[in-house]
Amino acid sequence: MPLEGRTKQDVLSEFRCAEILTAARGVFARKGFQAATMDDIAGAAGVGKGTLYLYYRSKRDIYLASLEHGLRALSALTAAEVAAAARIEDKIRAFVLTKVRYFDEQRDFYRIYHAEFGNVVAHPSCLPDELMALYLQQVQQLEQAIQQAVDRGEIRPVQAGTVAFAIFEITRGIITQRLLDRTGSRAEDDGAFIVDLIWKGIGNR
Amino acid sequence: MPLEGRTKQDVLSEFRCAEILTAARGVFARKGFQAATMDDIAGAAGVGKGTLYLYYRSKRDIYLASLEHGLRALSALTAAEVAAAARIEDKIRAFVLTKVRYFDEQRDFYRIYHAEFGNVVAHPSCLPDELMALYLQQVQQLEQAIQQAVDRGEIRPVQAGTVAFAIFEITRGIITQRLLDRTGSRAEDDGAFIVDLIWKGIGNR
DNA sequence: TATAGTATACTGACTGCTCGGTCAGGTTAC
DNA sequence: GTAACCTGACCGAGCAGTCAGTATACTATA
Repeated sequence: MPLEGRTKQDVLSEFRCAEILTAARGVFARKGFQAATMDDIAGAAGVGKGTLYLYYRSKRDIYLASLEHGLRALSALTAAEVAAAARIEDKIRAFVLTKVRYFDEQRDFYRIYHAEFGNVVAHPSCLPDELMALYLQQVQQLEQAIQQAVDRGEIRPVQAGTVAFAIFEITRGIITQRLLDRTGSRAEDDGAFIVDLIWKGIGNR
Repeated sequence: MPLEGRTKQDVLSEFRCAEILTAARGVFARKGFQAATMDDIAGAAGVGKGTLYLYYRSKRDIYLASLEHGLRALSALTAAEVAAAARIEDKIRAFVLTKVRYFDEQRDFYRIYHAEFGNVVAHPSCLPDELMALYLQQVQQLEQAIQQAVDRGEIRPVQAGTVAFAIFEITRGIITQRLLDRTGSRAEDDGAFIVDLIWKGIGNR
């Protein structure tokens, strides 16, 4: 049956794609985009170098695919958690904790994510607009929530953008510290610290 | 007179070194370490490629030299300003404002600094211990000052390390935003925002 | 002051190597 | 038998670093 045969191939193909992507993520995390070679990735994936080009057009393609994969998952997760929280304080807590927890699980991805977006300023690295938008969306959602809270008088009249940015940055700092740290504090504690700090800074009382 | 001749050469040599370093800083800032080529640097400095190797041993050498140059200046300036402030609130303000102002002036350096140290986690880039220590020293000094303030009861009993790190990170965030931003807010205002936020979070009242 | 001699500074064509991407040919599954 | 899948030797571009040769500055001597 042609349809069934087609599907079988598709499944196999998707499996290979994912296999390569996982291997690539590890290599990119360890070495960075430049230093990672296609031979490295092929070796890690357990396939020949030529095979990579059956599934992806270029090294950059694989890199972007692994970046996008993680970013979409993170973005969707964060958006859902934030939306589910009612009060602004809980939204902030959800934002911070979701991110801290996600990166706790996805350390390879964090290294790629951080290397790429930590450097947006440094050398604006011609990312597809779509990815860049996905990245910026994270702060924007938070900003909107904060602005809303200001409008409703739930918190002091702060610059929503700046506060959102500050939360975003401290969160990254905490995650970075967790990756470096061997003591292994709990994600909840680190998250609580930020929320506490920010809340004292912007809360109404 | 041999001594006079020697000195003359030294001066000339130092001048060339500085000339190359300035050119290299611009190129590294624009393209990043990997993408910058020795031909680029030679072109920017207005000398032949071979000349670069009369003053520096390798591309990496030039890169490290430009990094160290800026980092030493920043570190010395910050340490002096923080030491000059008496109360912890003023120390924090000095820390933040000195950095914001410094990077406002040294945007090329910021791009190199940020690309390198923003990624310490990403791929621990075999920097000389000396440079790494100089970088970490910045947070440590602040941490000590905060710990002291806690011990004296000037502020709430917070985790000095975590707070220092948070201040460090938000400061970087603000600087990043300033570089991206076209509206040109005043360094003082951006600095005041952070200090205000942090102070509400850790202050005694 | 002119000239020859020498040391120092500089240059850019060249070399060797790395690595992204290709493709002719092999392998596997049915 | 054949179609889909896979491979890795190979190609060519790009670039760090070299070095034989040139230019410049300085010194010694007449």
